[in-house]
Amino acid sequence: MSEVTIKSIAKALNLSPATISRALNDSHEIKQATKDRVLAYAKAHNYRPNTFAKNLKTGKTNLIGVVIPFLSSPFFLEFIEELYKAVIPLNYTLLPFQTQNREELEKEALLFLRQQNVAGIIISPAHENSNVSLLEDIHVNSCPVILFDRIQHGLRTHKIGIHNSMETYQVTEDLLQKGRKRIAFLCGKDIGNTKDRIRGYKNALHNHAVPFLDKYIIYADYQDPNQDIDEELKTTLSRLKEQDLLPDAIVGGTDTLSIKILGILAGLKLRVPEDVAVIGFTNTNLADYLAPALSTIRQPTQEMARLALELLIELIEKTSNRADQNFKNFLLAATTTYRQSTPI
Amino acid sequence: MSEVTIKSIAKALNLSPATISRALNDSHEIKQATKDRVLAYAKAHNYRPNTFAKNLKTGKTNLIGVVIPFLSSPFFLEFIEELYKAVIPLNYTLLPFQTQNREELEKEALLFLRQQNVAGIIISPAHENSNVSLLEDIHVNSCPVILFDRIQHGLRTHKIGIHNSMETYQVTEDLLQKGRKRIAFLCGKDIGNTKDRIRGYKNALHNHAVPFLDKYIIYADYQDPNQDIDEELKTTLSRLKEQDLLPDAIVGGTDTLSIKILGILAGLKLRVPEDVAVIGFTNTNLADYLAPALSTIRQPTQEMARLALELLIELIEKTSNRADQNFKNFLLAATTTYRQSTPI
DNA sequence: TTGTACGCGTTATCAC
DNA sequence: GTGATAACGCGTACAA
Repeated sequence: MSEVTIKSIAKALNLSPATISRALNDSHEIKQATKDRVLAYAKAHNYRPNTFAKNLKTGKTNLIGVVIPFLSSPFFLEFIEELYKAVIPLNYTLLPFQTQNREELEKEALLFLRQQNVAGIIISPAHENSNVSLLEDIHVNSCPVILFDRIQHGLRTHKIGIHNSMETYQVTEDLLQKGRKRIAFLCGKDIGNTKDRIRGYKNALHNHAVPFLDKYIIYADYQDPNQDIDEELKTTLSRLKEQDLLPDAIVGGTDTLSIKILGILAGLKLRVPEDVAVIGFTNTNLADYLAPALSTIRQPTQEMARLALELLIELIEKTSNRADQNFKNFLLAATTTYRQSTPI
Repeated sequence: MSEVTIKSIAKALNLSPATISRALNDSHEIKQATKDRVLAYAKAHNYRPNTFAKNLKTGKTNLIGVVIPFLSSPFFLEFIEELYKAVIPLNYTLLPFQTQNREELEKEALLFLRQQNVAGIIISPAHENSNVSLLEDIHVNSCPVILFDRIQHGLRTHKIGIHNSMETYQVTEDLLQKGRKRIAFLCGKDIGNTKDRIRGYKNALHNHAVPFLDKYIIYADYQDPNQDIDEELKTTLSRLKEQDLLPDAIVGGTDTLSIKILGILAGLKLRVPEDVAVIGFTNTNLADYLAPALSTIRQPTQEMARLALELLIELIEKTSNRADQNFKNFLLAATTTYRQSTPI
């Protein structure tokens, strides 16, 4: 890579490599004149420090690993974008990885990150108990790890998420108060967050004396590329209609599904919100451009990203033992916005 | 980072470090028995080679830098996702960076990537002549660079894109043949591709003897966060309407705008496609879920990503001089899909 | 088939 | 203030 090194500068300037190194690092024990000479030469000859040598010597990097399930989910994309912004002034560099919700891919990513000697890791794990011991090992022995979003996970560290059950409780209750009684919940396959979200939904029904129907929990495996979710959802809804059980409201439990459902309802000639009200978790900026404009529950990605980074850096700088420390759960508030897809 | 090193293994097994190194690298000059011993010990003690020492020694990495304007644009997101998939079996690792279309950020990213000693770089530059000399320097002296998407750029290397003018010519002609005469073109601020896209649009008008109107090139700076594009576009369209110049068709020149325009037209109570037909460049999977379903021109991201990677790796493995070599332009075919937003 | 010795570029610990 | 020198962990020419 670089041709001009500390050594070559030393030779050229008739100084020792040690002096060059110190000058370049602005050490106080080098006199200004020498510093100037060195810096000038370095700049003129386009000196670029060798990261590998430096890391080899110091054992430190300013890399931050980010491990998420998907980039294609609006929430994670937004989160990453916020991280990118927040990281610049702090002079850290991001190494983002996707797991596709697969523990194996997650493991590879984590091993790679450890090998890159990253300063810290921010992760939304593939599932509740994926790579727990590896993460534990990394967190205790290599570098601090922060959890976000999917915080139902065994690792003992700071966790940043939202109060899922509370959010779904709230929107379900709102729908009930608008007179909707047949509220369905649409969700992906058992991720930790889903459970909590369903719990809030059920509690709201319960507290309003509306019977819970198994059929109204609609699962769709939107990760399986072989599965045609659109068709599947269409069939499910058609069948419910035949049984005279068509929901009059749907709560979307995940980013992807929340967006899709509108198109699917349109395909079934169902009017939103007249026939079916729709609201869903999603962080898409497109909510306003959908027809009808989609009511959404948005996670505070910016806050989450900044907090994650802040906590991580605190742990990075603190050298104390991470095995036994007081870690906290941070549950931030989501923002529910009612648009045309729900009755106002 | 790692505690167990080649040295420590050597000591433990009463062998020399060199033997360990060779055994770990499966050298043919080490007998199987020794290899087995070493590998077994390494595995048992969870040996992890130090990337930095290795890189320092070999001067090589298997990192591939990817530099794009935005992650939040469906096209680039799709492209990156394809790269992620394609890169796994090849045992390379991606380092993605965003430039926000800003040359300065692009420069930082490039400098960082060079410092990381990446094996190669795939880039869609911030603009036509951004960092040309730096890229040239990197390409010639450090590692191969491949251009994609925004291929109107001075760097002499392989370039992968689509035939922009041809694609817009085609859709404009299609609209004309459906009887639309007042076709507007919606675009971001002067990126290379935009020029070509406008050219195709103009040529189609010309060949069909439809006069070109300056007013029908509608610019919107969707990158400027301070600007409310929605309001801006609304005003522009309203004004055209007042002048009795409301377009009867709009061609969207960029991902972001193509999606937004539907919501804006709805806000103006204009019917799509009856009043205004809409078609646009965009790689979003949501086209079908918009109302009406959006007609789109999709770039072949998968093909582009795979080709970019293939060409890059070819250059990486070929050690020949990259200053004077035969580089090619690859213009792949986009896929136009007509949906409800255009008359069929 | 294995060992010795050296160097990659940097920083840190001494000495002067 | 500055200079030797060693060391980080690894790969490899050369020797044995």
